[in-house]
Amino acid sequence: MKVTGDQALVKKINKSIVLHTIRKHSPISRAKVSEMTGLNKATVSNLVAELCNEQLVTEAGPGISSGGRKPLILHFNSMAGSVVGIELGVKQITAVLCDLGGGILEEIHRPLDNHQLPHVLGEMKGMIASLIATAPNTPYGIVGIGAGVPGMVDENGVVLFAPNLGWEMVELRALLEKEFGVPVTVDNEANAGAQGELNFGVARDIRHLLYISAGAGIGSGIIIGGELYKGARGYAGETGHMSIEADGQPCSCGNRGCWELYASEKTYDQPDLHLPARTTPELVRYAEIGQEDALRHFNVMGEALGIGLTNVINSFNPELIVIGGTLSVARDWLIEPLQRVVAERTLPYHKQQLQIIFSELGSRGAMIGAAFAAVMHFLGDTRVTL
Amino acid sequence: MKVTGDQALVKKINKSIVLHTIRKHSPISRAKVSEMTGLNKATVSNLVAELCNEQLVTEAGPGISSGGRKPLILHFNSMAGSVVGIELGVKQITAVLCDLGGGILEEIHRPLDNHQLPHVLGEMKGMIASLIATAPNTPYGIVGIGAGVPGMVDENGVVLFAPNLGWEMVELRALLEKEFGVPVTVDNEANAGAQGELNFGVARDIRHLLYISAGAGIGSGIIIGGELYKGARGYAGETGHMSIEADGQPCSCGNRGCWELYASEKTYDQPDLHLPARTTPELVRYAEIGQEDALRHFNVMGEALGIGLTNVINSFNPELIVIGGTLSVARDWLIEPLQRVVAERTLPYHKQQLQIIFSELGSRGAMIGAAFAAVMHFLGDTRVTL
DNA sequence: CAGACTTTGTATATTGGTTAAACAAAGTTT
DNA sequence: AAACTTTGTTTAACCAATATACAAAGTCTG
Repeated sequence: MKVTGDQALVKKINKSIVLHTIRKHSPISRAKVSEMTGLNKATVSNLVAELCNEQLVTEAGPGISSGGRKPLILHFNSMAGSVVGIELGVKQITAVLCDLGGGILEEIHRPLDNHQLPHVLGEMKGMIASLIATAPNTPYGIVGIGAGVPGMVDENGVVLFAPNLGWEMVELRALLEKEFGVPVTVDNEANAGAQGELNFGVARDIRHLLYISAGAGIGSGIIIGGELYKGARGYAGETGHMSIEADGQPCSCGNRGCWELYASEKTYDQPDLHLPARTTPELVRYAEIGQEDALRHFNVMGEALGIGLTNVINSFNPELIVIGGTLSVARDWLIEPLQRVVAERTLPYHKQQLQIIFSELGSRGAMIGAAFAAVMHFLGDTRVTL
Repeated sequence: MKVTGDQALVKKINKSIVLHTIRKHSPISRAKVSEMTGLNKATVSNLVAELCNEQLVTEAGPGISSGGRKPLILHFNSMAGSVVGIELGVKQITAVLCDLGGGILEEIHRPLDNHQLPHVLGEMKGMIASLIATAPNTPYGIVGIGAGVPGMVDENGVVLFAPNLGWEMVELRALLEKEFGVPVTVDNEANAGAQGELNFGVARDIRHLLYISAGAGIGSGIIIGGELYKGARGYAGETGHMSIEADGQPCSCGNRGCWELYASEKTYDQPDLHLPARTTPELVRYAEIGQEDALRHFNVMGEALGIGLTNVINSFNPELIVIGGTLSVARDWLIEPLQRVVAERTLPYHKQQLQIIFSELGSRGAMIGAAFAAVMHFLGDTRVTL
């Protein structure tokens, strides 16, 4: 949105800068904040006073002197409120209660076998309610709910299309906001995962990140300039339906030879394929004991992942690629063929700085990212571009 | 860059808003600017006075009353200075002298057959110098030079890699700035084309645009949120080297089955292919008289373009795709197979709003976009995001 | 056609946030 | 013990936007 400048805006910008500086670097002194941001000491003092009043920042006594007066240590008050993050998967729902710093207070799982909207919604509401019930007593209470879903989501939190759930046009945000009366953010599961990795995972402070969520399908979350990119109608990143074989197998999406037919858990569905099991965790166990079919299949999938990744690298040119999702537990068997194919196929200049790593948050990244989106919505963020 | 807020920033923001509002909507009155921007009338008056002093805005007498005092009409002063835009192609160099409004004052072409750096640089310098010599007498004179090149460019204006020219690590910006003593912006030709279409072509005011430059290869310029997106090191958009055939022909880039092997002028190089000619303009002439080999080949290329486009649509989800470059003159024979394939293959939700059109600026888009980049560099742009 | 109303643009006093500079507080170094 | 450092606050000044009043120049209406 285009905004004009006035003093209120200036204050908003600076307050946002101070708050997020403290959030990212606490414990920190006012002097240090002033130095880092370039803001005058007096300005920082005033804004910190307001933030303390609002209980978003707390003062925690004197720190260690570095040759002069002792600094007064400031902390971001993670306990000013809490949020719920919930990830709707195809086979399960997972949810967390987080503080404002992304710290997990409570985590619950529930298997899911029925994808009917009323049932799923009932489960979600039940889980959220039980997490809210366990929430600690905080100044702001529950300040928001963030959800990650395996499908396309528009800017109003409507799930446009979730093929793996059989959903279309589900107004998830409205439904949850009505139920709980707090702001709800709904996002694609891969987008949420990207946010999770960016803020709490292996991708901290990366400017251009590509997060690949490989599981029942393949989705991707795109971070550009430190911010989540969503396409024209809010659902970019359906890279799983990028064709890597122009005349390949037909896909349910209408295209042919889609990446996720070769590099996701959908490969397990091929009936003529020799496999000792049809789920990733089981196949991992077989691979661990050296079962040949499992090893061979992971090798094939790793190569297929690499082929699709190359395409994304050549058009997106990210600094870092993080691979998450349920398939990421097979890291040890996928990474070698994957990196080999990428190294063979990418443009020489891309190889120099690109890193490909697997997620540490695993499948929890999306849930944490969803929670974080809710936190950021609460805290706000105002910035200037030149 | 992260910037703190103070009154100077406020003024900069508002002045930028006023200037660009006048630039885009002139002729316009102060009152109208105030209404459009939300800025106070007095604020607008003050800032306009400064812009008039700086000769960036001119007052052009009274306009037509709408029931009260006549407005004083303001114009953006396109003639406050001029810029040179130059596009380095594989077979030719084209350059323009533009005013600050993107109006073409002078345009020159020169064929190119020798890609040796000293020769190319000499040609470019000669063309720029001759355009500068014809520049009208303006308050600011030549305020910048913008160049579009067929290769990867980093943020310092270094041409990292231009396979079709055989260039590597050419410090084009530094070389030109040293010669002419004005700011130089260097950009990938597809990025420049995207800027051209966004500001002066068929894509005005589109937020998420994908510009495909199809010619000797395929490049793409990506506009996200109204701004040019460049990857981690400034050279995203090499979509031509996206594989659409995992085990296809090997490409000079190291990958296999690259899109541009099937959908660019590179297809003409296949020796076993029956074609009446090996350049796009000639083939177009054959197609016009119904020559079958030409028609068939354009059909095949159109389909191949559609296959690659589908991939980009599924991962980028743009609002609009503009196809430019030298291949765009074959529009009439490419568009049907292209749109057919895209319609067959894209996800249902993508079809709803996506438009695919061919450029009107044709191959001049890149040159105009390069000139525009130089203009924007001169005028500056400060904005706030919430 | 005269008075009322509209629209455009400017002048004036007020507001409010940042800032530099002085200052106070609390430490370390020599 | 005196000098220096570092941290944080107080004070006065500054300056851009703003609301308000006002001036200028038109149209509309009975």
